[in-house]
Amino acid sequence: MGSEQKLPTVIAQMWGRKPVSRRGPSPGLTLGRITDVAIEIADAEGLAGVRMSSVAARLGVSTMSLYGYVTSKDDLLTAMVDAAAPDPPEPGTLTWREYLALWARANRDFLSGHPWLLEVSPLTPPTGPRTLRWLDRALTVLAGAGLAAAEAINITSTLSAYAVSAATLQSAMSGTVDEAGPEGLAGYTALLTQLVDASSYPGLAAALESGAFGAAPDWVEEADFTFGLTLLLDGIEALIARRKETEP
Amino acid sequence: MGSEQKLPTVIAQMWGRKPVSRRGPSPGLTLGRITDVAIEIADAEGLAGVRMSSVAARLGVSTMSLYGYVTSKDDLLTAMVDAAAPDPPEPGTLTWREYLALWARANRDFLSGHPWLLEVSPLTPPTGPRTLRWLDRALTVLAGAGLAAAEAINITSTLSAYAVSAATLQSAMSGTVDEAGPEGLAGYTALLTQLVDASSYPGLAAALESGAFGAAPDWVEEADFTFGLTLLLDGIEALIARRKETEP
DNA sequence: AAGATATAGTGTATCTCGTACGGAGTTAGA
DNA sequence: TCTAACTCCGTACGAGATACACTATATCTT
Repeated sequence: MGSEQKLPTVIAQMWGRKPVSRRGPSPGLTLGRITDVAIEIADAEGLAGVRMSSVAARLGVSTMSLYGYVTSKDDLLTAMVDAAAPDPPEPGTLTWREYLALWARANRDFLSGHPWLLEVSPLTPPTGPRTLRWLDRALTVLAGAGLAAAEAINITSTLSAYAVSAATLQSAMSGTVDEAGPEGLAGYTALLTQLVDASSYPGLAAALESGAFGAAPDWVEEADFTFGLTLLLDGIEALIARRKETEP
Repeated sequence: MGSEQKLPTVIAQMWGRKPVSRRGPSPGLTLGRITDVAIEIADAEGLAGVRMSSVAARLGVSTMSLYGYVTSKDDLLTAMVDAAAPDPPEPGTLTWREYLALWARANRDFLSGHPWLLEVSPLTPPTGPRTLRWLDRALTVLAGAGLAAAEAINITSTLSAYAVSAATLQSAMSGTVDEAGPEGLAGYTALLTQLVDASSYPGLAAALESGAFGAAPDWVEEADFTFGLTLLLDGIEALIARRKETEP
């Protein structure tokens, strides 16, 4: 078949497809070690802390030696995203609905645990072994529920978008009080209160007045997440019912 | 009530709240002119083309004079995002469902029209007059349908995430054949075919085999969008029905 | 063994950008 | 007229990514 395309370098590396050569000194590092360290830095200092130099320093090598493992910093980021993804939950004996709920929640949770992921194009199609496993699990479960592959793909990406949206909100609203103040939910509410007048923004003004933007402790956020998720799953359930009807 | 917080500079500027002073020469530029030019550049060359120097050059001023209007490049980006948003569709006599469908589609369309928006934290809460108008319209319509403000907010952010997700997919999949090839849907499919084996990724392998990733002309993408949107709207409809039931 | 050759790691040099700083010209109010 | 507030600009600095050339090393070939 010979349809072997040359894989982009990072991708080959993420999948452990290095053209293992025997000549010369053996590599002192692994892409895995590099991404691990980079992830540690990103978790601790944010994405801005991840510099080729800082990563190299923590590994005890020179900056330039990293370029033996990645072709650019972008490559490193791509590899980090995949490496940061945990294993997806196991379907076990769960129903499709239970599993997808679990999947979406776990998805959001690991995004929340690594907020910098949200800054690295969080919605682009997955290409690494770990992120693809997430996709695979969801597709498998949905196929088992009787949906066509195209439908399953669509649903998965919608759920994933929902998880990203929730994680982003969460991260934006829990804003650490860094600089000039108006970060976080309280600051946001104050901001809107100042800017929004009822004649131009009737809907917003009403929402502000009703306190819907009010302080949201963790459990409320959790309730919000469940609320939207239920909406989505209801829609999916309706679709599955329709499909079952058509061809039982 | 004197609770006047000092607004962050960009935000004040976006809302036209400059402490108009009379001394000195009058400004030769406007934040609006600056963002317009910056948006032109971003549309033409991508976000990377937007440099303080390139923007200034196109305006015929020195790089540093921009700092009289924005306090940093980040500020400029924030202002660009708001300026790039068109007016949201008018509710007119549409039902809530028709309107939200229109809203989501229009949302996705303007993101697709300015792909660089997807690189600038597309899911953070809106702070500009234009993006807030989008939020306002959706809230108004949902309130009219009988939902509580908190519910409406949640729904809006989910719909918005869906639009972002669709735009991102579209932009990733229509990948201009730039560099080393494997961009776009065809490339992505080829990539997966090479990487995915049926034992580790059964769901993906099946989807690939069924051709669900196959070439998707525009109309198919449109159908996909409608498909997922229907899912969401169905969920919302069920919720509204429940609410109506409870307190008619 | 003795090359020959491919590879890993490093130091230095660039290049691109954002932005701090200080100065010069400008206009309205005192 | 003097001065304060302000706009705009030129220059300088510094951060950070990466190209390049070089050295050291380990394996393969003869």
